Parts: sequence; C-alpha cells; structure tokens
Amino acid sequence: MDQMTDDNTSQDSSQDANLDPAEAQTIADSALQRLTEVILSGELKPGAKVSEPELARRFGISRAPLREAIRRLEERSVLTRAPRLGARVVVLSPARVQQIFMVREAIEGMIAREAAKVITDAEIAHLRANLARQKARSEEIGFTNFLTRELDSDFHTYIAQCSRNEFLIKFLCEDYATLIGLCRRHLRQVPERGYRAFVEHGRIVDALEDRDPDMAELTMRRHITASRQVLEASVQEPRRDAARSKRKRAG
Amino acid sequence: MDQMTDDNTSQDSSQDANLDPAEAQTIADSALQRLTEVILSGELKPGAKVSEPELARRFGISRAPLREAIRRLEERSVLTRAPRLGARVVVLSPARVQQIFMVREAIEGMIAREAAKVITDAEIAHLRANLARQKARSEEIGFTNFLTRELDSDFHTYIAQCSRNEFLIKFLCEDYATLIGLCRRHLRQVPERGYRAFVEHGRIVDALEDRDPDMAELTMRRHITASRQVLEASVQEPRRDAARSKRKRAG
DNA sequence: GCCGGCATATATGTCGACACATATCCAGCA
DNA sequence: TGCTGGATATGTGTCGACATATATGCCGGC
Repeated sequence: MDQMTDDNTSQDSSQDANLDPAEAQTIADSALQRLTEVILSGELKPGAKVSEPELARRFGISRAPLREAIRRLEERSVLTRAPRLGARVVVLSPARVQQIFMVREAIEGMIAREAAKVITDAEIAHLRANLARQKARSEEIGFTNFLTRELDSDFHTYIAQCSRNEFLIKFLCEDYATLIGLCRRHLRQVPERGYRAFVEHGRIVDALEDRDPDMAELTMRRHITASRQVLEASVQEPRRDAARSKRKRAG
Repeated sequence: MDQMTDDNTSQDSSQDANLDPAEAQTIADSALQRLTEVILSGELKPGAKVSEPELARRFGISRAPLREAIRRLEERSVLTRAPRLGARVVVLSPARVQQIFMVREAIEGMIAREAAKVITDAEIAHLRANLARQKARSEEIGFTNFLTRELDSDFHTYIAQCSRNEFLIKFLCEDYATLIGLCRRHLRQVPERGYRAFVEHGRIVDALEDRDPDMAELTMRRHITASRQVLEASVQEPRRDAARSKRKRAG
C-alpha cells in the first residue's frame, strides 16, 4: 500500500506522504483534496482551528502547498481567516445555511434555464436513468433520502454540465461544492423528503425535455426552496435539547 | 545565532516595495490588490503570462505572498493555471462574457429579491441620491455612460449590501468583482445605453421601495439582460482587423 | 535544408528557516 | 483573591534556496 517512488528524496514522514495522486499532480492540489475530506468528514469541526504545522506534519508535506490549499478553501468560504490568527472552519449557523441555499437557488435556477436551451436527447435519457435509480433505491430503503444523496448530487451536477456554461458549472461543482457538502453534513435531518424530492426532480426533467427554460428554472427554484424550507423548519425546533448533545457530535 | 535582525524589510527603495498598506495588512493581501490593478489596467493583457519572478521583483516582495495572490485570482477565474506552465490571464471570448453575464443575472436577481425584503428607508434614500448623481453626471457628459460606470458599480454594490446575505455580497463584491471589471475593460463599446440604464435603475429602486421581491428581481434581471444583449450585438459586428497577424506557416 | 536530440536556461513546486505577532503562563501587586 | 504585567512558547507571514519540469537554442543526422 505504501509504494514509494524513490523520486521522493527527503520524505521523513511515517504518515501518508503520497497523498492522493489520482488526478492532482501537485502536492498543493492533493492537499486541497485531503483538507476538503478532513473537513467534510467532520474531523475538523466548524470553528476548529486549521493549524498549518499540524496538518503539514500529518500530510507529510511542507507548509507551502498546504497554505495554498488553505487559501483556496478560504476563497470558497469554507475557511475564515484573520491576518495573524490563522484559519478556522466556517461556522454555518442556520441563517447562513439559508443564505447558501438562496445562492444555490439563484445559480441552479439559471443552470436549469440554460440547460433547457441546449440539452440533448441523450442527456435527457441520462437524467431519466438517474431518476429511475433514485426511485429504485428509494423504494429499497424507504425514501429516507439517506443513500439517495449521492444520486441527488449527481443529478444536480449533471444538469449543471448540461448548461454548457463553464462559469455556472465551476461555481456549483467546484467553488460551492464543499460548502454545500458542509451544509449537508451539518444538517442530517431533512425527514421524509425523499419522495417529494424525487417528484420534483421528475418535474425538472419534464421541463428540460420540453425545452422550456422558464418552467425549468421555476421547477428547479421551487425544488431548492422546498428543501430550504424543510431545513428551516427542522432546524428551528430541535434547538431545545441541543445543549446536552453539543459535545458529542456523533460523526 | 543572532541573525542580525535583518529588518531590511524596506530593502531597495527603487521600486514600490511597500505596496499599498491601506487596508491590507499582509503583503499577500497587498499583492492581491496590486495584481488586480495590473490586470484591470490592461497592462497584463488577456492570455499574457503571469511570471512569478518578474512580478515579485517588480513588487519588491518574495514569491510566497505573490503566489497566494495568484492562487486567489485563479480561484476567482481571473487567472488560469496549468500545473507546470504557470498562470495566465483568462481570455474572455464573447461567449464567455455572455456566460458571466448570465451568472450576474442569477446572482443579482436574487440580490434584488432579498434586498426588497429587508431594505430600509435610509438605504432607499441612498439609492435615490445615487440615481440623482447618475442623472446629473449623465446630463453633463451626454449619457455616454463612460464616467457613470463607477456610479453604476456603486449602485449594484450597494444593493448587494442591502440584501444582508453575506454570500451574495461576497460573490458580487469580491469573488466576481475582478472578472466583471475585466469584462468592462474588454468591451468598451456599449454605445448610448446610459439613459436606458438609468431608467432601468430607477425601476429597480421603485420595486425595492415597494418592497416587491418579485418585481425587484424581474427589473434587475431585465436590466442585466439588456446590457448583455446590447453587448452581444456590439461584439458580433466590429472587430474586423483583430485576426491578422497569425499566419506564418504558409509554406 | 529541415527535423530530431541534447545541453542550457528559466520557471514552477516545494522545502526549511527566521522575524514578529499573538496566545499562554507565571509572577508580582493592589 | 483577583488583576496586571512580563517572559515564554507557539504559529503565521515571509524569505531564500533547491529539485525538477518545461522551454529554448545549438548541433548533428537524414
């Protein structure tokens, strides 16, 4: 598992020094992936300090590439930084999550609009197949939209690709992807919304198939608004007994 | 041991070594401002290579903070990077400019919607005053919306602040600000649109004053769409002598 | 005369080190 | 006992330097 290519001359780390050379070629890119995973896995909790020496040692790299990764995540609003105080994982209050969903509504609404103009029949078929998988898996697990999340993410990401707008794609699939992932991890409630989300997805695909930009944007925005409202309702209530379990977050 | 306290931070004063300590406290932040200015001023043209040693020498700083600035602008889609080939200023084809305007339409539409919900009377008054200045200056210079650009930028930025959504604000005023500025510099046509833009601004403020989110979003989106369409029309026509000096392989 | 390979030169990616700011801790004092 | 001040320690910001990959120019071969 630890196959070291000997072009790494002075690596003294006993940890995973090679990071993940899957697609990223530079250590800084790998550090970005690793740091993202650490944050999304909940290991670095919101508000936790992102220590450069500690993470550098852990990753077996120098601080230089790690700093680049930190700066990137800071630019993506995943980390917050104060000039001499270091970086911390952003704290997503319910109000901020609502704000993020508003941004999503705006961007993904436009994505659906643009996608409706240029989407191909093959892409429609792909989305239909995704819908079928959503339905099948949902019926398996009872629509608890727990395992359907990856399919949901694929669904939204794929529609973004269909928009042919590189800036919309980059925004949803790169810039905001980590932040959205943080929202999902933060809030793992969203009760029985699986079936309704599935129905809404179907309506979005219908609008795309009709090549109806207005309807595509409308259905997408309502879909995201509905998720946001369910989220809002489920967040404002269980805050009563949150004080006792704030310590053990059950990652 | 005592490394002689090389407080030579000001080093050779031949260049502007201190950068701009106005608001930024770190050299990296100053480098970001300086680099942004260099790009927006057109000194570094689209497609031009962003050389780290050259800029570091010019700014009188090390490569480390300059790299952070470069990574930030790369994250904002102002620079494009290839792993071992360095960074270059993004090339904004007309199609890409159109795409950027679509993102603007989505984001600023949502900004207007949210602002209409929470805007105060004082902020309305501020926008009215801005409109008055737009009108006064436009009448001075004949609505050639050349000097009104800063007022236009202030107008949109101020409405973003009114939305109270920090992510929408950050997106428009920080992340995409440089890219939008690049669009403006790229395309200095936009003929007699000053008056119409002024009228559209007035309708946006009207909707905000009515606290009508739907109308606010609609007027804002139409405003940006109109700008985009004028841009599209004025781009596809001129530019006859642009592609001339490329043939050299004619054997 | 043109194309390909090799040596050189430059630039990027990465590393280690240092200066200063901030946080922490302990001692002294009201 | 609680607060303030200084000494220590840690961490960030910045710098210079090295290794390697890419680009460039020269020479030889076809």
